Amino acid sequence: MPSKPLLPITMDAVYAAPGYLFRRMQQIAVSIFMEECKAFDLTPVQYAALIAIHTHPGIDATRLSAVIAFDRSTLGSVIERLQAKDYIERKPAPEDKRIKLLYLTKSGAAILREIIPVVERAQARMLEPLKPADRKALMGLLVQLVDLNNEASRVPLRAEDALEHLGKVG
Amino acid sequence: MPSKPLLPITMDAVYAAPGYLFRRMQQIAVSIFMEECKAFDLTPVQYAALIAIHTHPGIDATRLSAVIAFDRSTLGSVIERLQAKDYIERKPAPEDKRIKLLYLTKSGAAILREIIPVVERAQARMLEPLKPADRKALMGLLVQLVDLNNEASRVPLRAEDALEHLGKVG
DNA sequence: CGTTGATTGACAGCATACTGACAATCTTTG
DNA sequence: CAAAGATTGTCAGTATGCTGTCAATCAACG
Repeated sequence: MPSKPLLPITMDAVYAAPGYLFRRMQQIAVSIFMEECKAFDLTPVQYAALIAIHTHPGIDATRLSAVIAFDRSTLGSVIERLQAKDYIERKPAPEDKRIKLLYLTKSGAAILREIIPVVERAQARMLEPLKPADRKALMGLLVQLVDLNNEASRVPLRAEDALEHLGKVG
Repeated sequence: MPSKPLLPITMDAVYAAPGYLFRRMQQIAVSIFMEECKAFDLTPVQYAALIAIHTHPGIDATRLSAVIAFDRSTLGSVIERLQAKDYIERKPAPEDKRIKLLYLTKSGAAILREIIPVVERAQARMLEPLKPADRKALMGLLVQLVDLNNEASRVPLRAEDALEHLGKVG
């Protein structure tokens, strides 16, 4: 007969825990992204930052962090790397000496044009093992959950902030 | 009239992309875990490692990495930190001088006993915004997707490996 | 038995993530 | 206008996560 366990926990409980599954899925997603994009020397985070700078030219680092919900400290080094690769450039803001405005370079726009279809393929691959209806269901639930948990994260998404550099709209 | 966009991409496309949602959800999950467990000085990864060492006493680092699907290199420092906190101890394997066997200390078992219910609460909080039926649906789909994508990750889960230190069963 | 190949733990290096702190700068207020 | 408060970018410190390499050791094979 099996002895009474000292602690009421099994690995199966870990494998079924939301936190564990989210971590695992994130690792898988990054792995697939990097594999598809290995010709490009761009990480998922750098890709998201490039897109956001493209759709919001002249945005500053703090607002960028709110728009893609990435940590402000981390974003500093991400920006540095993108600048080192000549995909973006930073210009001082004339009316505020603290701020540096971010712009896509020609090189950055070119790499984006090339990589976008590749990323689409990577995104599709992540969900490929599921039936189409299940893919939709999963994405729907995830969008809901991420949105409803927005304030629980250290860096909540603030998509509206993206427009502030074009003139106050609040 | 709006001009034709240079690149066919919007932030909304990013916000709806699987990879972005998985990253976001992972960040939220870690944030909730750390908030609930702030009295304990244990990270999600360290928690998972402790559980695995508890359920597989005498496991070695390489097998541990397969059992929780964490990177072998990263796990080295995780183990070091757990050892520094006196939650685990390492003993050389008599029959293989390369291997160091991992065991929970009394201290480690005690902290686990205390933190398990707190972690359960954290896990529940992650899904709380969803209706109960939706929570089940999401977890079901995620379990499927993670399992079907197992080989796509750099460190696939190999739960069976956990038993090898007790004698070959393959 | 000796060479080859595989395994283990360790390390270096890069890239997120987060915490907390800081100087420079801007805004608000008295 | 001057003082107080908020914002911006940056940095130090800690903790994953991955790639690649390495020496020590073990296993397999001739």
